[in-house]
Formats: sequence, structure tokens, C-alpha cells
Amino acid sequence: MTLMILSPNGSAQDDSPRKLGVREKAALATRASLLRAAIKIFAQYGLDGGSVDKISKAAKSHDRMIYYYFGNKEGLFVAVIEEIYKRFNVAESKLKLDLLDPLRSLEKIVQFILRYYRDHPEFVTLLNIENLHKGKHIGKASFRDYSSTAIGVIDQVLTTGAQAGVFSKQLKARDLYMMIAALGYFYQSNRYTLSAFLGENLEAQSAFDQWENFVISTVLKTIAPDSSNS
Amino acid sequence: MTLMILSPNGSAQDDSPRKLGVREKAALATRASLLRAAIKIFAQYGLDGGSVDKISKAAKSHDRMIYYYFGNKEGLFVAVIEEIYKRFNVAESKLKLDLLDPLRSLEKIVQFILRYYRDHPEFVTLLNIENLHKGKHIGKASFRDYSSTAIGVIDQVLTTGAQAGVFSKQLKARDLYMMIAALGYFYQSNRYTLSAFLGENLEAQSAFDQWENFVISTVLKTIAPDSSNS
Amino acid sequence: MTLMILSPNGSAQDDSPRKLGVREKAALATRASLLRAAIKIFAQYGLDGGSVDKISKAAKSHDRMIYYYFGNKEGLFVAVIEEIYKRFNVAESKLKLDLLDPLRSLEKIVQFILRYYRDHPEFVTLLNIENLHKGKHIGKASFRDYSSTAIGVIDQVLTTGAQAGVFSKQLKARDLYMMIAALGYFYQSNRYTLSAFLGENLEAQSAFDQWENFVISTVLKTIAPDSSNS
Amino acid sequence: MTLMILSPNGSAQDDSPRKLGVREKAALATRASLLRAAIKIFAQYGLDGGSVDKISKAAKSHDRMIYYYFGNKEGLFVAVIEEIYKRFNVAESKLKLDLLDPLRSLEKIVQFILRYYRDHPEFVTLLNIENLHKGKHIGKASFRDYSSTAIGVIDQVLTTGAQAGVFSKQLKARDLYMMIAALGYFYQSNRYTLSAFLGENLEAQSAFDQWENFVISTVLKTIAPDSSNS
DNA sequence: CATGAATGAGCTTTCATTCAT
DNA sequence: CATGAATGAAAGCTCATTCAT
Repeated sequence: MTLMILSPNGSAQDDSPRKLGVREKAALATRASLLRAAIKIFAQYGLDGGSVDKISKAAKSHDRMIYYYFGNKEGLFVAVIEEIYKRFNVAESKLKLDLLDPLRSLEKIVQFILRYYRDHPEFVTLLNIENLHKGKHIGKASFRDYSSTAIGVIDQVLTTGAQAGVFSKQLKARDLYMMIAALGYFYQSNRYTLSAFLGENLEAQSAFDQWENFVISTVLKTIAPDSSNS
Repeated sequence: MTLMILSPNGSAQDDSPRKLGVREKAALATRASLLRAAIKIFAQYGLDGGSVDKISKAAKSHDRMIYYYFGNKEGLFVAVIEEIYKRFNVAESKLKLDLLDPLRSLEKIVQFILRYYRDHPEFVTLLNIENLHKGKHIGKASFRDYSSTAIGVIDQVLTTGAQAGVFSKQLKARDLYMMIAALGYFYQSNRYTLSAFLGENLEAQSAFDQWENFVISTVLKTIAPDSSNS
Repeated sequence: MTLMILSPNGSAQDDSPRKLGVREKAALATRASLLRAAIKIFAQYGLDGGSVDKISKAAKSHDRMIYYYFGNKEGLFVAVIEEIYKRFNVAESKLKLDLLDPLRSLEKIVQFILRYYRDHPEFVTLLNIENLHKGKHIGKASFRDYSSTAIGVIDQVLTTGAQAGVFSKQLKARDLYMMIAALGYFYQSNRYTLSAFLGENLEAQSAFDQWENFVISTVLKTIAPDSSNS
Repeated sequence: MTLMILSPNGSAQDDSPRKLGVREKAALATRASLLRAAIKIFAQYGLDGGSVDKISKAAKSHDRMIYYYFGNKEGLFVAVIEEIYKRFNVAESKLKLDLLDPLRSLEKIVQFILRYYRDHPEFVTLLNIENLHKGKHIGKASFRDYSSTAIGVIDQVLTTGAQAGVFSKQLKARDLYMMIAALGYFYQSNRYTLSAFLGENLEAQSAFDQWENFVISTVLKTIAPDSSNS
């Protein structure tokens, strides 16, 4: 469920639902359909603007079903937050890193994060919505500490790199993680106001590529051993 | 109207309104009061959640006045976006930088941005809202290109620093500006979800101080001349 | 569904709803009640003046139900137009005419139309409203071409009368129909301004009787074979 | 002020405003402009839909002026009703009839009425609106009995025709007037619903011409001496 | 497991009108 | 003679949610 370190333990399947009846299957399908629609509609219209009606119609279901499966609108949004983190984690877990090459690993991590944000704007949007609501729902979501594992991986990379003498020893994994996330997130999240100000379309492929290169080089500079101290 | 470079030309007073009648004064007060209330309420409840009723009541005025002065709710929000940018700019213009000391200047710019975001959460929140609406309103706002002047200042600092041999010549001001903004903005904007994940309260003074130091040192590392290239 | 020609085929029951549950019955009652109230309120206050609130209250229901059953106010008005035409048609279909007596048939048709307008002022009023709105709703209503069948009957009467030598052959049924409708409609529709001008109350029974006689005699003169041509 | 009978007494100028100051002129212009705008807007949007705001803007004036000149919205509508009757009368007064040719005179009267309705749809529309409001405003308007003079003229024509032996003696002028008005008015007023039903565009020139011919011939048949009675 | 019916509160906006200058 | 400011009521409509089958 996290950045995989060359050991594909794909066996982990906690919530294994064995042998579902046809009705249970249909029920799960309805639930999944509502959840998928909710992600789309909430990302598009916001939490207030995304009405249960819009969602149930997008899912080709009925309002009532949302209450049936998620209790109420808030419960649905909690499930949405859970789901998008789960998806992020699943994607993250498919990242294959070679700890023997920490520089390359770090580059890959940066690339993964920046591109995930770019390719999943609903993830960014929904996190923004949640922060606008002061993190009210995330506390009610039930998931194991995902992000910390991501930080753990960065920590491992940092440690390996430091041992190899290519990285500075003083850096905290948390800071580096936040730095990468910030540089990727901000670019995506604020692309509309930024584009207006910079007079430049940040959604263009070239702009993104340039930014990605900048972030990678900045991150590498950040972890480089202090030359004046050596 | 921008980062002031040691030349306090505070005299500029463009739209000087001379001799207002008592009615005109009251009218301006009503408008200003509505705008102030709108900033507060929109930041608190969002664009959908911040009803014209809540706003007009917070301003001790009436719904109708919003339509009188701003046309409609959207016009009010456009005015809000304009206003918060104006405020940011006014604050920015009070920053006094000594170009002879580019390192210190850069440090001050970073500090200013990070602390402005921290001390004006409504600025961050409202920009998020605007981005959630795909920058729909900012295009309708009428203001001179603010951010580019900010970038201009950074550009000057970078050039001065490069001439003095303390900065790398290859860095683009735009990238550096975005980097600083991203690191400051993300910390503030995503503090709720981040706090949940890191298991750490990012609103604590110590957490902020630590992050500020990290950002300053990272920025300085980023602009440092490439030692291997020297 | 039209002027019945002595063949009472009252059996026709197309949309037979068999065995309704108690809920479904109540639902239909709610819908019907809203529609009835809408006819009354729209006729009384006009389309703008007849608020959904007034209507729902008159129907002892709730605003929301109008949107539930009719989509919006406009949809409700479309349903109203449909309904009043349907009612007119039902009444029309009960008219029993003897084609062997075309003179008497024509007289009966004139009487029916004039008296229907008089006894159903809401029909006239609502048609006026619709024309004030340039026929915007009638296009959205779904009904089989009613009026043309009415014209068809007049056509039959005219043909029969012409064959019997009592009617002129040159008259178009459409023109005769419009003439009768015009004479009946105008009297009812414009009775307020007319009364003011003529200084005479057109709502008095005697005034109506006199007008009815005038219309009948005029119609008969109109269809009479041209004496100079005989 | 009425159907002129070959005696152009154009001298009648009651409300002669002699020598206006420049301010008084401007004031009258404002008033006239508002009135003109009101006719247009009321005809277009109805009494409820035609807001004082729309009207004052269309007149390039201000809401307040409506209250200044007409007291309130109702007063404005009363003035509108007055104005359109006045206009109709002015047009009517320009009709030149030769009483020595009653047949031709009648034809001309029919033509005048039908064409006036066609060319001044706002007249028809506004009368409809007034009738929808049960003639509430017309009573408050101050004008001399216009329509009765029209009837008077028809009466003269009828008398002359009867004396000449070409018209029936039994016809009442009022009935004939109402008949002509009805046939012209209904065609114009109900053209939208009629067009929908007849499947024929009544606004086409050819349709109007045909109807005009029908009305003229019908009117002539109506006043023809009863051949069986002669 | 799913659905149509119902509810009451809330939303943005427009309205006719009056006030103060 | 004209204007900007202000007001309170009401409009059409959407909302999240619950009820009864």
C-alpha cells in the first residue's frame, strides 16, 4: 500500500470479499457507481454545488441510495476522501525504486508525484475542498497512515544516499516530502490564477516539462552535501 | 504598487476623492463594509456557502445593497478577488529591500511571503476558491499586473546577486518566485490534511519557524552557483 | 374527442390505469389538485402574478410539489394549456348534432361555442395569456390536433347544407369557424373595455342573449346562398 | 378626434400648450419618452413583467422620474391606455369617408380597423392586458367617449345606406361595430394559438388579405336587406 | 433492495417604492 | 428638476433529507 521497494508483495488483500451473491454484487456495483459519480461531481461542482441529486443522476441511481449506502451527504464525502487517498496509494505502490541508486529514486519519486497531480486533477481539487472545510472529514475517514509510509520511503532513500556520501545528512524526510508535494501541488492547484498572472498557460506540456526539470534539479540541490562544509 | 526598492515614493495618491458629501461618504462606507464582510464570509463559508444574506447581515446592511453596488453575487466575488490582491500589493510595497545585499533581500522576500500567507489565511482560502472555480472571476477583475512586478523584483535581486558572484546565473525569476510561493502557500493551504497525515500540528509557531528556515535555506541552495561547474 | 355526430362512442378509454395503490392514488390527487389550482390562480392573477406559492397553497400542497410534478412553473403552465383544451374538447364531444338538419346544427355549434366561452372565462383568459406570450407554451404541449376536427365538423355541416341547397358552396369551413370563434371570443375577452366604451354591461344576461341572436343570424346570413346569384 | 366625415375640422386643439420654456420642454420630453418606453415595454413584457426599471432604462431616464410624472406604476399604465386610445383616434380621424357611397365607406372602415390592429400589435396587446386586469385602469383614464363616435359614424353609414335601400334597416350600429372589431381583433390577438391549430401562419400577408376579403364580404352580407323579407 | 412522494428551509435575485439631497 | 441610496417583501427555484411502501 505504499511506495514499493523492489519487493512486490502484491499478496496483501485485507478486505477480501469471498463469493458474493448476485444481489450483493449489484449492491456493490451501485455503491461503487455512486462513489465514482461523487468524485466526479464533487470535483466539478464543489461540496455545496455537488448536490445529491446531481450525483445520483450521474450514477444512474437515486438520491435515496446515497442515504442507504453512505448515511448522508457528509458520509459520502468522507468515503470520497478515503477513496482518492486509496487510489493515490495504489498508484504509489506500483512505483518501483532501486535503493542502490538513490539519486534516480528521488527523481522518480518527484516525477511520480508531479505527474500524479497533473493526471488526477480531481485529487488536488478534492483535497483543496477538504482543506477549505478545515479537514473536517478526513478525521472521520478510516485508513492507515498512508503518507507517513511515503515519507518512510523518502527517509530510506535519504539514508541510503547519505551513507553513499551523495546526500546531505541533515535533511529531514518530512521536509523533503513536503517540499516535493508543495512544488507539485501548487503548480496544479493554482494553475488558473497563476496562468492569469504569469500570462502563460501552465497547462501546456512544455510548461509542465520545464517545471518538472526545475523541481528535480532543485530537489537534488537541496539534498546535496553542503560544499562549503565539506 | 510593488516591492519597494529603497525608494519610498509614498506620495502616489491616484484616485484622490476630494470633498465628499455626507451621503457619498456613507455610501462608500456601505460599499466598503459589504466588501469587508464578503471577504470574511466567503473565506469562512466558501462561495456557495457564503450567502448574500450572511454577508449583508455581517455588514449590517441589506441583501439589496449587494446588488446595488456589485450587480450580483459574482460581481461581489470579483471585487473580493480584486481587493485581496490589492491588499497583498500594498503590503508588498512596504517591504524595504537593500539591493546591495541580495542574500538578505531574498531572505526578506521569502519571509514576507510566508508570513503574509500565514497572517492572512483568507487570502489563501479565497485564492483556493477562485482556483476551484477555474479562475472564472479573476479574468473579470481589473487590475494592473501585480505578480509580474513581484517577479521583476526577484529578477533584480537575482541579477545583482549574479553580478556579485554569489548567485547562479541560470535561474529564472519566474521559477524562483513560484517556488517560494508554492512552499509558503502549500504549507498554509493544506495545513489541515497535512496535519492529519504528519500527525503534527502545522499551526504551531515552532513548526512554522522550522519550515521557514527550511524554505530559506532551500531557496539559498537553489540559487547558489553550481560548485561542480565553477 | 370532437364534436360527436350522433354516434356516441363514449367507450373510448385509452389510458386506462388499472388498480392503483393508495399512494399512487394520492399522488395523482396531488397532481390534479395542483393543476386545478393553477388554472384558477393563473386565470385570476396572470402568469407572472400567479405565483407558485399562491398555487400550491390553493391546492393545499407545497411549492416543491409543483417542481416535482411539472418541472417548473413553465411546465405547469404548459400542463394548464393542455388541460383547458382537453376540457373544451370533452365538452365539444358531448354536442349531439343531426347532420340532416344543417341549419339547426350550425345554430347549435354557435350556441355551444358562445356559451362555453361565457361559462368558462378561465379558458378565454388563459388563451389570452398564452397569446400574450406569443404562443410560447402551446408548442410544448402534447395533444392531437383538436381544433382541426372542430373545423371538420363544420365542414361536414357546410357540405351537407350545400348539397341540400340551403348553404352557399363557396364558404371555407376554416373561415366560418374563425368567424364564430371571433364573435364569441371577443365578446367575452374584451368585455371590460367594451363595457366601458359602450356604457353597457355586457355581462348582463339580456346583452348576451341579444349578441347570441345577432351572431346566429349573422352566421346564417353568411352561409346563405348569394341571392343575386341564384 | 373621430372618423372624419369629409369635413376636416382639424381646428380642434384643446390642450394647446403655448410658449414653453426650455426646461418645460425638456420635462415634457422626459415624460413623453417614458410614456413611449412604457408602451413598448408593457406590450413586450406585460404589466407585471414590465418593471419600472426596464421602462426607465428604455427611456434613458430613471425610476424616480416615473413616480415624478405618473405617481406610480399604475398611473403610468393608465396613461398608457389613454395614449393608445388617443393614437387610435387620431388615426381614425384621418379616415376620409364619402357618405354618398355607404358601401364603399363601410369597406373602408373595415379595412381601417383590420389594418390598424395588424400594424399596431401593441394596441391589441395592451387592450388584452387591460382586460386581463378586468378593466381596472380604463376607468381611471380621462377621455371623452371615443368608441361611441366610431359607432356614431357607422350609424350614419347604416342610416344613409338604409335610406338608399341598399342596407337592411334592422341592424344596430353597435352590433356591426362589435362584429368588425371582433373579426379584426381576434385574428390579431389570437394569431399565435390560431396558427398552432390551423397549421397555418396567420402573419403571412396572403392569409391576412384573404381574411380581410372574407370580413368585408361577410359584413356586406350582414347589412344586406333580407331578401326573403323584401 | 429500491422507489416515488413529500417536506421545509434556504438560496439568488427582482420588485415597487421612498428618502435625502 | 433630477439623482444616488436605501428598503422590505416576494419571486422562482434547489437543497438535503425522511416517509411509506
